[in-house]
Amino acid sequence: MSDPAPPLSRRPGAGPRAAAAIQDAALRLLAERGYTGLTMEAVAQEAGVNKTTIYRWWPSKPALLRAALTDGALLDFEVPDTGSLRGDLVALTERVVVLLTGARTESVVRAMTSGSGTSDDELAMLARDFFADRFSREQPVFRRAAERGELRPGADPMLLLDLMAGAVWVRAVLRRAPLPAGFAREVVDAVLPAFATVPPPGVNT
Amino acid sequence: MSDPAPPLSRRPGAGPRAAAAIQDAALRLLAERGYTGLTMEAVAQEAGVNKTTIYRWWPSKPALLRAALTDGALLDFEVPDTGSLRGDLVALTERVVVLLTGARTESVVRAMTSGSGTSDDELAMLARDFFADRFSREQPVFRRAAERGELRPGADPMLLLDLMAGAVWVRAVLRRAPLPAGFAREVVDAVLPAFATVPPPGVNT
Amino acid sequence: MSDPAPPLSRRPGAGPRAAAAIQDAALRLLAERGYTGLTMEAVAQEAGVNKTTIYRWWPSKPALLRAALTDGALLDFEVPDTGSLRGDLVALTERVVVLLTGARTESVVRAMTSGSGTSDDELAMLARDFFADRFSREQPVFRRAAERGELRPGADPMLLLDLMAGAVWVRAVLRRAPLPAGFAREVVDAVLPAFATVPPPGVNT
Amino acid sequence: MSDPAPPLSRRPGAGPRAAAAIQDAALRLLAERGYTGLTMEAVAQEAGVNKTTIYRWWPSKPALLRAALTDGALLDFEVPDTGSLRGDLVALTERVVVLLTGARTESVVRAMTSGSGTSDDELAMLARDFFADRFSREQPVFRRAAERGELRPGADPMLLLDLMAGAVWVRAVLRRAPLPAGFAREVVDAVLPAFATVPPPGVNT
DNA sequence: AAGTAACCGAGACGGTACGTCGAGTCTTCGC
DNA sequence: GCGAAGACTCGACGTACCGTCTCGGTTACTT
Repeated sequence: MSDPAPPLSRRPGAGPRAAAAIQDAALRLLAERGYTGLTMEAVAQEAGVNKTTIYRWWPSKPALLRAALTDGALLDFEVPDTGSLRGDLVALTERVVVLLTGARTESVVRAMTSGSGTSDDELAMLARDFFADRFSREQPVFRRAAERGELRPGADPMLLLDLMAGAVWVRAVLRRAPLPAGFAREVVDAVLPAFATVPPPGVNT
Repeated sequence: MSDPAPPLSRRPGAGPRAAAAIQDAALRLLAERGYTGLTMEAVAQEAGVNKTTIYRWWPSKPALLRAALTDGALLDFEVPDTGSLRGDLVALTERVVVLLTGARTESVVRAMTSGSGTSDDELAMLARDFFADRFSREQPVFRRAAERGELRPGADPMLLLDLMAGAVWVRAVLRRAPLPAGFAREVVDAVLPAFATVPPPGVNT
Repeated sequence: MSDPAPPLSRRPGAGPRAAAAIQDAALRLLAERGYTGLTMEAVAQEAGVNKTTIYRWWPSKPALLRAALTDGALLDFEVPDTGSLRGDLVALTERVVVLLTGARTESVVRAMTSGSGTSDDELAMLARDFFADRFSREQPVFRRAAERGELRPGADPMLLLDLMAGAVWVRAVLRRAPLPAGFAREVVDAVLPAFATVPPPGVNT
Repeated sequence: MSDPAPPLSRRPGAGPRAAAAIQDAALRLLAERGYTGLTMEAVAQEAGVNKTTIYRWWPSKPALLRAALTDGALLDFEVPDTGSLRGDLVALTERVVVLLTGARTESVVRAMTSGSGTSDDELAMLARDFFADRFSREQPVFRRAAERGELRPGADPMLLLDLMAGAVWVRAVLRRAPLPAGFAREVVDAVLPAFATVPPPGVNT
C-alpha cells in the first residue's frame, strides 16, 4: 500500500503545447483499438505531433494514459444529494452504469483495469487510485444518511459500495450481459436491507 | 452475443505432442509476467518448441491462453452443498476469494479480463464464457434452496451472484484492498436479506 | 597489431538469401551518398529486404560494408607480369590509379578509409587488411624482379609500394587534383632509380 | 576545382564570445571520439554553450570543424631552411610524420579526410585547401634548391611532395604500420635520385 | 548615462535514423 | 508427407542527434 489517495487532479503547468491534442488522440485511439492496440506512433500521428514530443513528457504508454485520464473530464462525476440514502445510492449506481456502458468510457475503463504488468503496474495503480478517489468523494452520501439516521449502526459503507459497483462491473464488463433498465434500483434494493435502518416508506416496487 | 455457452472442456485429440509443456509454459509465464509481458517467443523457448509449432495449433496468443485455461484444471471448482442456502453462498463466495487472491490464479484471472477493449476479443469471450459456465454450474445451489423454500419467490439468482462475485472482484482486483477474514460471510449476509425467505440465524450482528 | 593478414575472402555459407541484393545496395548507396549518408534503412529498402534481416547477419554498418567489399569483386585486381620490374610497377600503379579514380570504386575506397571511430574501427581495420592483402599479392612482382636481378640488394619493396601508392593517393584522394595521363609512369620513374639495379634499356621516355 | 587556394587564416572579428571554448571542445571531442562520434550537442554541452549559439555561427558540423582547424594552430608548420635540398626535404617529411602520428593531430587529420564521398563535401574541401596551402608554403624550399642548382631541370616539385607525403600517409594512416626512426630520411633518399642533380652524399647505403 | 541593437540561454519542436523486440508467415528440410 | 526448424516481413518500440524556432534576458556599443 502506498500513499492513501493521490489527488487525481491535473498539474496545470506540465505538458507540451499540444498536450490536449495528444491526450485526446490517446483516449480516442484507446476507445477505438483497445489498450494493446494503442500505439504511441498512432497517437503521435493522430495528434499531429512527433513521437519524440510525447516521450519528452510521458515516459510510457500507461503514464500518458494516466495523465490523459487524470487531466480529462472523462471520469468526473457529480455526487448526488437526493435527500434519501436510497435515492443517493440509486444515483451513484446509475453513474457506475453509465460509466461502464457509455460509448466513450467503457473501453477506457476496461483498459484502465487491464493491469498489464505483474502487479505494480502504473495503470493498475491508476485504477486503485481512481476507486479510492471515487470512494472518498462519495463519503458525504453516507455522512448525510447517518445524520438522517438512515444508516444502520456499524454498517460498512465501503462494503456497500463494493457490492453495488461490483454487481454492475461483473454484469457489464465481465459477463457482458445486458443491463436491464432499472438495474441500478434492483441492485440497491438488494443490498439496502442489510445496511439501512428502516425500509424507507414506499420502497418495494 | 455469440453461442450461449461453449463447452469450456478440452478437445482431447487436438494439439501437438508438446501441448502440455506449451500450455504449462504459457500459464507459468502469464503468472510471472502478466498478459502483455507474455510472449509467444518466450513460451516457445520455455517449452523447448519452435514458435511455428505453437502457431500451427493456436492462431494467436489469446487462443493459446484460452486453450491453456480451458484444458487446465486451474479454473475448476466444486459446487458446494452444505444443506443451507447461506452455507452454500458463503462457500461459493469463498471460492471466488480463493480464485482472485490465490498466487497462481490471480494474475491468470486478471489477464483473462484484460480484454483489449474492442468487443470481439477472444480473451473477453473467454471471460464471458467462463462466467456463464460457472453460473450454470452453480444453478443447483439455487434449485436446492428453492426446494428447501429458502429462496424468496421472484428472487433473481443471477443478481445475487453478481453482487457477491462483484464485491470480491472490486475489492481484490480493482481496489487491491486486503480481504479480511470472513469477508465472504460479510458479503453473503449483506445480500441475503433481500433474497432469502427467512433471515438466517445470527445475521444481524 | 593483430593478425598479420586476414584472408579477405568470402565465407560462402554465411548470409541471408538476399545477401547479394543487400550488399549491392550498400555499395551503390555508398557510392551515391558517401559513408555517413549511407543508412541501413535505405539499404534495406533498396534491397527489398527488412531492416531486421540485415541486422540479423551484420551487426553494424561497417560490418556490412566490410562484408560487401570482401565478398564483392570490386577490390579484386590482377597481379601483372610484364617481364620487367618497371613494366610491372607501372601496371601496379596504373591499377591504383584506376581504383582511386574509377566511378564505382573511388567513393568506396574513400569511405573505407574514413576511419570513423576512435582508432580501432572496423572499417579502418578493413583498410589495413586490404592493404596488407594487396601487398602480399604483389610480392611475386618483386620475387621475379629479384630473380631477374633487377632489384637492388637491400631494397625495400614495401617502401617502394608505399611511395607509389601514396603519390597516387595524395594526388587523387587528398588533393583531388587531376591525374595526368602517364602519371603512373612518372611515379615509377621517380622511385625506380633508388630501387633498381640498372635503368632498364630505353627507359627514359 | 574551385578557388585556387583559400587563405586558411582566421577572420578575427567573427564568432561568438565563447568561440574559443567551442572550438576547443570540438577539437577535443574530435580527438576523443572521431568524426562521426563528434556531436554538436556534446560540443555545446562541453563548451557550456547552447546549441543554438553554435548554429548561429556555423551552419554545420564540418563548417565548425573547418573553422576550428583553421583558427587553431594545430596544423601550422614551419618551412625548413637547412641549406640543402635533402635536408629541407627530410625536415618536411619529418613534419608530415609528426602531423600524422602526433597524439593530438592524428585523429584530426584522419577526420579531416573523412570526406563523405560525394565530391562537394566541406571537409573534403578543407583537406584540399589544406594541402594546397601547405604546398604553396613549401615552394621556397624548391626555389632555393633551384637557385643552388640542386634541382634537376624539369623536375616536378609537386610530384616530389606527393611521393614523400604519400609514403608517410599510406604507412601511418592507411596501413597503420609503425614508422621506423629515420623513415623520413629513407623516403627522401628513395625519391631524391630522380629529382636532384647530384646524388646527395651518403645516399647509396 | 541611457538607449538600442546584437547576442545569448533555455528549451521545445519536427524530423530521420538508430538498433531491438515480438508477432505472425513462408520456405525448407528431415524423419 | 507431416511436422519441426529457421529465416523472413512487418510494425512498433524507445533513443539519439539533427537543425530550427521562439522567447525573454543580457551584453556592450553608441550617442
